[in-house]
Amino acid sequence: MTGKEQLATATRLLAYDTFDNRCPLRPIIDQTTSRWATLIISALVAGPHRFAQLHTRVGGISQKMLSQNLKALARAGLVARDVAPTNPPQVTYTLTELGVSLAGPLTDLIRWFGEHGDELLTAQHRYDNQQP
Amino acid sequence: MTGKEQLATATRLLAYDTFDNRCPLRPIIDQTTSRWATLIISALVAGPHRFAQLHTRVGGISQKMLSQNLKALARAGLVARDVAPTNPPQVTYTLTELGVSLAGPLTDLIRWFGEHGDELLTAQHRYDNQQP
DNA sequence: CAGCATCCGACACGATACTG
DNA sequence: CAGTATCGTGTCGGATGCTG
Repeated sequence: MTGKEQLATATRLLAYDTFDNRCPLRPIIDQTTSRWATLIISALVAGPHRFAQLHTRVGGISQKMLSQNLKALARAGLVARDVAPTNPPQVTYTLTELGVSLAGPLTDLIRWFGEHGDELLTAQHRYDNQQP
Repeated sequence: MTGKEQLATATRLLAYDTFDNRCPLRPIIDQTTSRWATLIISALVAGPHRFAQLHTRVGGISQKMLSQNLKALARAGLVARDVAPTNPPQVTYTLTELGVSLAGPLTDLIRWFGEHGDELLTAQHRYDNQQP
């Protein structure tokens, strides 16, 4: 075992410290919890989607952001991109097993926002009126 | 009951549709699940913190971002800002009841990333080597 | 249909300096 | 100690137009 490998093993045993700014997971977390990625993953929980389906389902997203986020999610191994060799080509996006396992905690979080939306909005309103 | 109020009630009964781009919760969700806010909330789960404590705890955050995020979290009613009238003044940040209830799903999500960090990183590595 | 390329404005963010 | 003010850069993200 080389010194490099030993270091890698030791680091892995320490698990990941998200509070450390050198944590390699941070870019992935940022991307995956970003505005659009959360919605895309939530949408895919219902089943496989085509590009256009996602575009209409996720309200307000641009093609650019959709394609960009799908690429990032595929890179992280959360979404599978399947191309059917038809004409015109049909591309289907599906959650991988890893993606499905992420969808659990993620939809729980989104559900929380739905359940406490009123409290959040009234709190904001109160705050804004309190400080003119 | 006016027509406006009826509409408001109906809308509320439908709950919030996060997929609708007019969903008023979106800005709050974006802010709260943002890079720094997630870490700040996670840090505050351990108990009240002073400004400087948070600054050292959340690695890599600048004073500006910390103050900005704390203000947004206070606005959403997730964090309480308490000032002790001493000299120099001591400011303490604490999760509100609402904040604590959010911390549950949120830390679950972060924990998921910690547990599946290896899979995410190897998936990225594979993806990058596959497409030169 | 499923995108990529390009331009461009708007913030997000960090670094630095300053205040009560 | 706990911020605010200012500046500069980088990236986010939308609009538009084009491809196979």
